[in-house]
Amino acid sequence: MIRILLAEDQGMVRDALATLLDLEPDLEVVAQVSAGDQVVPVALGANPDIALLDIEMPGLDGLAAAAALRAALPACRVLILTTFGRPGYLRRAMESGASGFLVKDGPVGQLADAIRRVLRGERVINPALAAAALSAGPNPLSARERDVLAAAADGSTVTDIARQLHLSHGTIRNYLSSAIQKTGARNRVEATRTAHEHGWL
Amino acid sequence: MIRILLAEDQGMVRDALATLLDLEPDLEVVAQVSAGDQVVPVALGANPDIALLDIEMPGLDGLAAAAALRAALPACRVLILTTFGRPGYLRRAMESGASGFLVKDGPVGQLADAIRRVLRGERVINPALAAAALSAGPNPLSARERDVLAAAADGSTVTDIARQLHLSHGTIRNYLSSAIQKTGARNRVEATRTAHEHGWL
DNA sequence: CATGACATCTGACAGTTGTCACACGGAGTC
DNA sequence: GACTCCGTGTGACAACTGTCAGATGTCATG
Repeated sequence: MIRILLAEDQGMVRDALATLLDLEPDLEVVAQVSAGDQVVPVALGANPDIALLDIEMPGLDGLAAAAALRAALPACRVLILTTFGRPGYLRRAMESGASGFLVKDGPVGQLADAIRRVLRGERVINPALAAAALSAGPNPLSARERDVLAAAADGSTVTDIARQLHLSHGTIRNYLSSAIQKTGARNRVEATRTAHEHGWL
Repeated sequence: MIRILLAEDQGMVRDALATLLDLEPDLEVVAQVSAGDQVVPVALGANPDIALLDIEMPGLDGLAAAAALRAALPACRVLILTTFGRPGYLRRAMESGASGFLVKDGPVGQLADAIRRVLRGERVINPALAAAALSAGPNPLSARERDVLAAAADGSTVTDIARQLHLSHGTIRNYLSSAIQKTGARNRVEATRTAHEHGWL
């Protein structure tokens, strides 16, 4: 019996996936959580063989939760399940120690299949996505540029961001400027968009 | 037998919901689509009793698809199914002739229940959401302000938007300015955010 | 130890954005 | 008919933004 922890914030989707996985004779959903920061505490109690983690979750995102889970429970495999097949997501997932990366696109059977393959020790990755992630190259943004761009995403002004990160006004403008150029954008809004699309944030 | 059309862009979610609904003895998913603009053509062939429409879909969004479906097939009820319980969405859903509005939050049983109730002629709406929609008041943005704000959302400059909408530079700035003030924001990015959060776009 | 990448800062310049006052015509309302 | 709201436009001003050249310091790598 494969013991599964399922982390997904949309209740109806979580419920539906759990029900269908439970219908499989060799699979058993032993825990369900709706936020990233519940993953580790619940996993410590339920001791699953594999954790299915959505990336877009409140609290901690699925990638950060994956890293925390690998540290806390190394025996538990991680399968990332996401709406968006962004190359940067895949890269970060692998760096966080995930064993598989599945886009919520195909049929449900694909999911059960991926779980079994991961438990046999295989790595499950969409080949097209892997190629895209490799050909896209690494994240061009420096750590600070990411911070600043992320802080700018909600419409904050330069002065807001400067206060928030304890940096000078001019420094923020410089980071934004270089982030804009590295993303090939014309302004911070476009830069934020393309960075998100590539999974660089 | 209740005949259902299911429109949802995430393949795995669509597949899971369809499978679970088909397990109910009185429900039957007769058609599945993954984009808003397929709803009407497929419905004309499948002749469903009710259409379950996700809002966030490529092509035509679920709300626009609902209006089109009501016009093309008045006998078919519409149940809107969405991730986001935004007051403006609910308002627009009702204006588009939907019979119900369900947030993808509760268990799957809620969905089957809602379908049966809609088919009995009831209107299914989350009471808390309905209260929020009523107390929030109507959309404060004029049609043109919405157009301009939507065009600005992707990082377009004033000049871009002016070309795109065939308006003068100054007019765009005026609309943006009033949209910013009506939303209580400090710039177009914040304005876009709050407008989205309220479902005004 | 020289080189380069990164983090941090300043000051200056040009361009964009947000605001305001004002104008005109059309549609709807009291 | 006066009033108001909407759509459209202009011109001006202040604030914000994006770019550039330069400066300093740290750290890793060859």
